[in-house]
Amino acid sequence: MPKRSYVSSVRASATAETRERIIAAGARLLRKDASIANFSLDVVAKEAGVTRLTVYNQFGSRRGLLEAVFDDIARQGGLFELAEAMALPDPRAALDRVVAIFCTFWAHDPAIGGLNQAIATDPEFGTALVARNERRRELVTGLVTRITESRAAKRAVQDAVDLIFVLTSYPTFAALSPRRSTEEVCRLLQTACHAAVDASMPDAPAGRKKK
Amino acid sequence: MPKRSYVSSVRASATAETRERIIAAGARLLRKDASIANFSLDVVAKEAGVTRLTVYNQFGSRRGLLEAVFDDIARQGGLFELAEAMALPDPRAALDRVVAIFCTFWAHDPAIGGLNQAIATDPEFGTALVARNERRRELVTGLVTRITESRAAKRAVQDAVDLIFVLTSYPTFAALSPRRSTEEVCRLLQTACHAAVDASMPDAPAGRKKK
DNA sequence: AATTGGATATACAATATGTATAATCAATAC
DNA sequence: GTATTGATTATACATATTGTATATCCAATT
Repeated sequence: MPKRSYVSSVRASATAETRERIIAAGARLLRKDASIANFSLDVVAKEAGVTRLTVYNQFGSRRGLLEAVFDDIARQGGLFELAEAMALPDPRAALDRVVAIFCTFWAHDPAIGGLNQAIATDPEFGTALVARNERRRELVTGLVTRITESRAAKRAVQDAVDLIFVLTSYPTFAALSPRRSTEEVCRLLQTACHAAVDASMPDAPAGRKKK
Repeated sequence: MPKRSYVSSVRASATAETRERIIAAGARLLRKDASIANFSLDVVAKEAGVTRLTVYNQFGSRRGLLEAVFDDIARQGGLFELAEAMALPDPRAALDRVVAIFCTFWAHDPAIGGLNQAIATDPEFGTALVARNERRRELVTGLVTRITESRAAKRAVQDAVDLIFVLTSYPTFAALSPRRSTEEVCRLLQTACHAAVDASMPDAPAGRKKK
């Protein structure tokens, strides 16, 4: 416990800048070969122009750095638009919008691919990502419930929700992404999500025409 | 170069048994927590009752062991049934059959989950798995082509193929698997694949009723 | 001028993959 | 029976990585 302590000013901004430089270096490294294989704190530190010890000083551990990188990427990914999408009166239009938002999100920074792989080496980081994905599932559950109202069985709703959850996941986007623009992937997934919803309703499954 | 060499008999079967014991130990370890995180050659060797050096003797490297484990699991996974499924005269029935075969395959050994994660730490092992997955894509391409004949645009066929490829992948199965029996996942995916095919055909998209 | 706090330098521990060399020991050949 | 072969083991070493500990440097602040 220090006798006299002092705060902010030049000191705080300097450390904040260091922190951002490390996060940027980590993201750059993940973007480089889209793999977590060569992601070591040593390389990240050199890339950021600091010592490995500084990385531990700022993030505590490898996992801490990965989470910081993810949060930084997520903050710029446009997910804040989800709120207004969910506020749309037409739940089907809202679903289309949500699909589009996530397509944009997965596409906006290639480093996301490397982060998704990190689940393998660090199970606890994996659970952190799973928790964030569960929010998406809640959104989808709400929308499907609104679309089907009470015309579908619980089990059918669950099926539709899980299918749409899979269709809007990163692995699915990554599988469809090569050889397609983000917009093309988006349209493809929107159509597939419509089919998933229609399949859960016993009546009039051919209700919607494209465009 | 040995002056006099000799082959087989007790020697060959003994080494073969050692090899199988190591593979079984590796699979058991992957099955244990369904993660590649704690998969080290040291632990595998102890589990198999041999030295770590023996593992290197038999498989050359960590990757070699992983590939051997995968091949061993694949050999018992029922994929040989794909041949007769593809020989079915009705391509839609064949597609249903292929979906069912892969559902059974992904479900038959939990160690597959750990192996899929290994892509992250070892990119070259990843390319080996990708190559094996591409065979599945070829099967699907053939079936969708037969189903749509020439009534669908190339692009629409490509969309259906890629969607079905995703729907029959391990990540999709793993996402739907908790809280569902293998048969339930299978039916769900078959329905989704039907929708993907129907969406690629401009005419009469409501041709099939379930059962 | 003294102190604070972030960054650095240096060292150490633990775990992992991979390589090298000699030794063990049962199975086989002469 | 004796020598040889080949898989396995024992031991050692090199390298990379995560994580911890301690003392030091230096600019910013009191």
